Amino acid sequence: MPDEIEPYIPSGWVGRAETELRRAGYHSTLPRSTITEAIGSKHCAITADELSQELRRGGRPIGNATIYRTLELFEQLRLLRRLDFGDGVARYEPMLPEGGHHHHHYVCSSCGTVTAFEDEAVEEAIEELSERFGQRVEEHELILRGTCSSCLDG
Amino acid sequence: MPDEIEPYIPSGWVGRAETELRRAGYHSTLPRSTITEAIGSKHCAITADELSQELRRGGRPIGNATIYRTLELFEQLRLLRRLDFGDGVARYEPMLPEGGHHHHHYVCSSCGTVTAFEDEAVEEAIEELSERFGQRVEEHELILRGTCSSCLDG
DNA sequence: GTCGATGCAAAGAATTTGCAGGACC
DNA sequence: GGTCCTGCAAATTCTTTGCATCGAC
Repeated sequence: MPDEIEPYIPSGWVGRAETELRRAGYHSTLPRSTITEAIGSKHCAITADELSQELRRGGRPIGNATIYRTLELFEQLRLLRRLDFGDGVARYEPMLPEGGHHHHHYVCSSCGTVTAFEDEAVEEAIEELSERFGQRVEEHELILRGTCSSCLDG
Repeated sequence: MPDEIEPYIPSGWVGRAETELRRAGYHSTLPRSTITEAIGSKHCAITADELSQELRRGGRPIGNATIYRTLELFEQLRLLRRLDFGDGVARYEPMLPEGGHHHHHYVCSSCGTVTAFEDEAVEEAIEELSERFGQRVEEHELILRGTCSSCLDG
């Protein structure tokens, strides 16, 4: 059985985001730091709306436009990875530096719950394929779908 | 190098769709047949909008609501697979019966072009993972991303 | 002080839904 | 003929944009 992971806590990610932001010539502002912290404390891919609500609950609401703009900026800076599981909402999760551990997602077709996992064998196969591949491959994502255990039991 | 495929022409898919539709107790109507034919003659994943335009060009326009409803119905009947490459539009492609050949997609991060490919080694690795996996896995999708050759040259 | 960043509200795009009329079995 | 299906148009949902104001450097 593959390693079902309590997805990595990207220790250092928050700091790296701050640094990278400045290095790229952008301002380090309160909204951006707030968003960075909120994402850094999360364990799974988060949507713009979840982020917005969490910030509001935490007493530091941030305009939606800013949230979307920040998420997009961070994606461009390769600090966040954007994921789309086909339910019409974009999700974002911290991106680890080149060579860092990679994980993928299992999505329950019934309840929509997303679980992260990692698996060496598949990772190697994809890595190898990427080298054989005729065009330049920079990233890959794998999604497994099925009915999760709790939906089967329930 | 993996088999970059001129994605399968699902011969028989159109007929199967018709049959399956009836078997499941739905009416076989003109709009549904028209859509089925249009999809069956396509070689790659198609969006609702592309489908709509193609039908209009072909002189048999169909209301958007019907297109969306049909695509959703066909997905439920497992005649179509819905794909989402993260650009905010859903794509659909014919789904082959259980055990049929499987393919995946390479998406150019620059121009958005989608190429289909298949690869035995990766397929086996994923298949094997699915069995080891702690929860029931019914489907999987792999997306490779990178800058395609023409974007690199251009 | 300048220029980039924020937030509101309005615009946009993709998809869904309500409903009256039309098509299939 | 009854019921399912269609198509229009309006509604929803997620995301982007315009613009006046505010904050970081």
